[in-house]
Amino acid sequence: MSLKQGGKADIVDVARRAGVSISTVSRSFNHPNLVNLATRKKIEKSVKALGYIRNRAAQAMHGRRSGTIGLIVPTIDHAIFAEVIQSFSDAVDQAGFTLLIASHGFDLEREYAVLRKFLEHRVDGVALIGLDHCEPTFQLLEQQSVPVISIWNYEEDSRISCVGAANREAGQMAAKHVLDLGHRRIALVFPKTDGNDRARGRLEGALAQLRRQEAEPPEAWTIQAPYNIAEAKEACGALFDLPERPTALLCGNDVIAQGAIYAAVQRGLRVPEDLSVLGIGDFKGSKEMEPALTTIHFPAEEIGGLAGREMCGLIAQSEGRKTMGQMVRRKCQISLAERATCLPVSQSRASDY
Amino acid sequence: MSLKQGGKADIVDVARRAGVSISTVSRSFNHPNLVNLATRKKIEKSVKALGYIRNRAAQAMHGRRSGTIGLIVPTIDHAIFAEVIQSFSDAVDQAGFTLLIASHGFDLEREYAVLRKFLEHRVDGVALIGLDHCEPTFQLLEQQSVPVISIWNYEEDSRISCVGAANREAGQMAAKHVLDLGHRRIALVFPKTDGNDRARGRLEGALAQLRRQEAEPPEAWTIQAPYNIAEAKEACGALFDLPERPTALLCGNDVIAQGAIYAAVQRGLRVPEDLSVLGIGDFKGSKEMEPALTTIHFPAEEIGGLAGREMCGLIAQSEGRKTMGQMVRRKCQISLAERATCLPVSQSRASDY
DNA sequence: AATAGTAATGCAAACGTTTTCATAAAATTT
DNA sequence: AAATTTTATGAAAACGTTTGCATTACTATT
Repeated sequence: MSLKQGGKADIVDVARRAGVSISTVSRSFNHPNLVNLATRKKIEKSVKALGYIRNRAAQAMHGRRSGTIGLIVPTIDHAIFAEVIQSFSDAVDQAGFTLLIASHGFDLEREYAVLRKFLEHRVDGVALIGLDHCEPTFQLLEQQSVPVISIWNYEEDSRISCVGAANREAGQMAAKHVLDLGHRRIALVFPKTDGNDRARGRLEGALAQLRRQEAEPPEAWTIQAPYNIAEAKEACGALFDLPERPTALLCGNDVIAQGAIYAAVQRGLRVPEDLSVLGIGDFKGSKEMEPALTTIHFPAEEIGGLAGREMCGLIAQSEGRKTMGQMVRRKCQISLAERATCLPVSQSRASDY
Repeated sequence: MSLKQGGKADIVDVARRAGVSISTVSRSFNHPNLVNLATRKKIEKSVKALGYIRNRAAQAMHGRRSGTIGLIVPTIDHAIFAEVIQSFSDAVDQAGFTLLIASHGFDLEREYAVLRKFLEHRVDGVALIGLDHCEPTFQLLEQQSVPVISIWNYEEDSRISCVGAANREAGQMAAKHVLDLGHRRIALVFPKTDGNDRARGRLEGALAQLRRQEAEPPEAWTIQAPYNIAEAKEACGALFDLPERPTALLCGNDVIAQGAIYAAVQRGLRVPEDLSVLGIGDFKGSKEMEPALTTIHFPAEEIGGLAGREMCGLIAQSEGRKTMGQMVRRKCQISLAERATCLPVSQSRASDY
């Protein structure tokens, strides 16, 4: 074992041991076809013997790509982001990129700070969640003209490239479904909407639809819940304890819906007989719940994977030329997943009221 | 706006514009106290005007740390890992590090490949999940003498530093609980155990305890389920359809437990009256379920955070000196979270058998 | 056999920083 | 007022690669 101590062998050591110049070693990695097979073998042997590992930091200095992509999410620890992160990661991995991840906890100032940090590392591209970002973030992105993509929300006039679904439509679709089932006493439970265009779009879409059919909920029936089962359960519990109870509950996402159902069960309310519950998102496991959750299906995996691939495309495109690459916008289809937590108001016990 | 086109300003541009040498500029970033306040102001102005962003790749070349930590997980998209990733990320973020993440899909060969990739990026440290890794992985780690930490499983004679809980104990604790409740007809549903020391430890611990009290389950009652609600539900469903049914179900983790409960509900079995179900892990949301899941509590957040801090410590320690840093081992306490899904066998309907 | 290509390699100049050493100017001590 | 210390700066040599250009040794063409 003539492994260098500390594993700090560099290309010079490899070259010396193989009896060739460093240019040849470098070439044998980057353009193997330009170097003689026999030489390549020698180099390979030398690499093995020394335990040499290439230094991408040094490569990156030559204007070459760093081979990294930065992904900034509000939080990693939520079913929905975890799924999207996973598929995004798989996609960029496949293209040979390494993923840098950071979360900002729904704080757009921190998002900016993280972006800066990523740029210091010379990421080849940046992916963000949603289209709500602060002005400095947009400016930095433009100024550095780094390939960027927004995941999860689709807007036809987005300021940056995006891959996602139309959250407004989702809200509307959800509202329409419960309205179609005959419900008029409908409550809304949504996450905070500032700095969160996904939630805001959904809420606005739902509200617009309800208004159109004159079923806008009273103030007390429009409540806010964090993205978190425990608190959602509590918030919904409080709602159920009100003297007047809705016949249907529209939830901003499936986690809230799950919390709502638990809160209902806790109070002896039956879903869907006493209360119809509709989620948005179709998280992993929503289909398996008992009763299975009726929800608006978002193709999370598809969105993440597509975003990853588009990201790589954007990077390839920006290769060499400093011209700001093309803008790309991809809309992924959502759909109603009718399952077991919604019932026509006529069939529900609540119609006795 | 005299921003350089393409945002490609470098330290030389900054120096020129500020009318100082590059050494001074560099110093004003790294040792601000060594440079005159007025000069610093000038530089700062120049930086702003040019939109300059430091290049860490170039810094890293000077033997300085890259400021990155690599985290390799089996998968991002599981409640438990998401939680641990989040808290680990927060911890290292706080210390100024940037996180590289990759998943290997429970394939230890891929884990090795990812590790190599990370080392090419000159991460300052590496974190892995669990203590099961392939030999080349261990060798590479040793040879490169890069600070490394294993998360999630604790073993007093681990080959690398670790922060986690004793999974064997967890299994034992779980088994003991159902045995204490008087159950003897106990079934086991666990994930695949190869390359997964967490699951293996739990299973072995449970089995050992059952054997000790002569309640080892028959072959048909020891089933395997992937870490995935849908399939867990299906696998457990098949178990319930067997002619002989257990009175208690020991699940390898909370997701499987949840799947099991859904499968039970689907068949009209009541939990815990007809069947006691015990999980392991205490995932987010397990407490809120109806009925609330009895499980073995793992302090995921604590483990992730502690691991992150220890990782930073290991890195600080390895600073400069090439001597392999100290090994660190931290054991986090687990505990039984008695909730609503287990009943003494005497009170269960199944005791009619 | 002379010439033109082609294949394989090496030399040296980049790349964007940090840091050591040297130096000049200013502040302090004698 | 000279000598010493301190403070602030710059020049230049690293760091570990890649790559354009030059060189040499073959191979194919006439």
